Amino acid sequence: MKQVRRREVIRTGTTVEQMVRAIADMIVTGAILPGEKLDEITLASRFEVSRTPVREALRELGAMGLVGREPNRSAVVTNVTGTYLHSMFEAMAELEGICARLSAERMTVDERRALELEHRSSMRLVHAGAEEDYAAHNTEFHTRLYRGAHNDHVFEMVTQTRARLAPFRRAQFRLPGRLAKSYEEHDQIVTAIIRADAVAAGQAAYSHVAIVSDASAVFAAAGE
Amino acid sequence: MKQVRRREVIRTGTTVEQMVRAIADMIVTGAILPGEKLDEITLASRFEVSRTPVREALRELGAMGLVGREPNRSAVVTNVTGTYLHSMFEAMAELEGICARLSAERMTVDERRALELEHRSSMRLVHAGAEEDYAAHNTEFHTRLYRGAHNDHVFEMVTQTRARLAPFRRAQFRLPGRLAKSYEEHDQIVTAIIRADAVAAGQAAYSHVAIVSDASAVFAAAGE
DNA sequence: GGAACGGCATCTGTATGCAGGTTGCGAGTG
DNA sequence: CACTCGCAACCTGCATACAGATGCCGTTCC
Repeated sequence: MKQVRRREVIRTGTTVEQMVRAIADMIVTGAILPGEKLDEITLASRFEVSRTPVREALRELGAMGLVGREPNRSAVVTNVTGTYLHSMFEAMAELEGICARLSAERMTVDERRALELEHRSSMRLVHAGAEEDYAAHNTEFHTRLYRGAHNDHVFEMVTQTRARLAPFRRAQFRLPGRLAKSYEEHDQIVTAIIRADAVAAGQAAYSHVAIVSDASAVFAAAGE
Repeated sequence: MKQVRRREVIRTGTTVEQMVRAIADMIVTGAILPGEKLDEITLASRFEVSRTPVREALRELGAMGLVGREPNRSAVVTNVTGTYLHSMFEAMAELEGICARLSAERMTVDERRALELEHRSSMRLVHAGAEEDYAAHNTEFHTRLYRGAHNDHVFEMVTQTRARLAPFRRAQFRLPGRLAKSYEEHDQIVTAIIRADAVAAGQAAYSHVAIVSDASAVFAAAGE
């Protein structure tokens, strides 16, 4: 019974959580198109599990808003393109602004120092043009902002939103000159936070993400 | 097999959606206390269904953040007290501020008119001291704000946060003079939005919710 | 007497079978 | 030729059975 066709089988392990992430990725990356039906049996055979865990995964995806569900109908991929995607980028900018503003007010001395260190250490990555490494630094940098706000619920929202946007931001640092520009914008945020200038920090963070969103929107619309 | 004890049986009908709502209600009304375990078999017998739909309901509740789930452990009601509760109120104020600000910029003429009408029509409820009706109006008023922002993701976040805070705000309008004060604050928000004054609208909405949060925090700490 | 190990009870995770509903195709009729 | 009605295949929703994991408790050894 393990000798089913090995062609389309997706070997991610068999937990429901992994299936949720795998299907979510397929949706946001466009591997499954909006409006497409997600047949339970087909998914079950693809993941080499029975229908029961597939059903639970689909229900969770429904709660996340990635698929639509109606009684006695197949789950269908919701349309995450266009306006909703745009709304997520805009929301992301707002959330980043909040985090930066609150960080400017609330970060401990140690947190400010750590943020500055993290930031300064990334300069050599810019010069080296190390896109992959800079992306990792970038994640770390923003996570510090989210934590610095000292608000668990905001942290949850911003983390979740960021995760859902991840696939759309993936190739962003490939754009020429983006690394240096990103560093420059980070610098403004850090400076404002060190000065405890909440308004400036919020505005700088908002602009930073808003700019990224434009670039990514273009990228997303262009192809993928 | 239908002759199980008829004592604690909850006769809500058997769809998963109804179970989700029923369990969610029990959690937010305090019928089930935070930290309490939700045993699948017990729930199944209570609702007179098998474990399968119960599992799906629990997974959905987990996605909503109402229950915590770990592998091979019972689902437990999340504890939403203390610092996390405070962070949710603060986040709520921020989100309301965003919605009001964006509403001031983006609401159509019809939306502004409808908001104003809704608001003005509530004055008689204030005079009558009709707490229940005013609460319904209040929900409608805020929902209009959320929609007026014209940002689906923000709408989702604010709606979800509001839902999770609902039980802690329930008795809020019982406080003496709160109705009139609420109306007054709504008035400031509406006026700013009509004038398309984004900054003023945002600040008014933020303050409105922040004040409510204080009152409710006292209430939540006092008893329930 | 206390701590650690092992067995047992219990609960979760998954598979599968069955019933009800929905859809789409085809035959029959106007 | 088109429209309608009916049937059949398929798919979802739920129940039940089974396997694996966890935690508790008693026993045993130090």
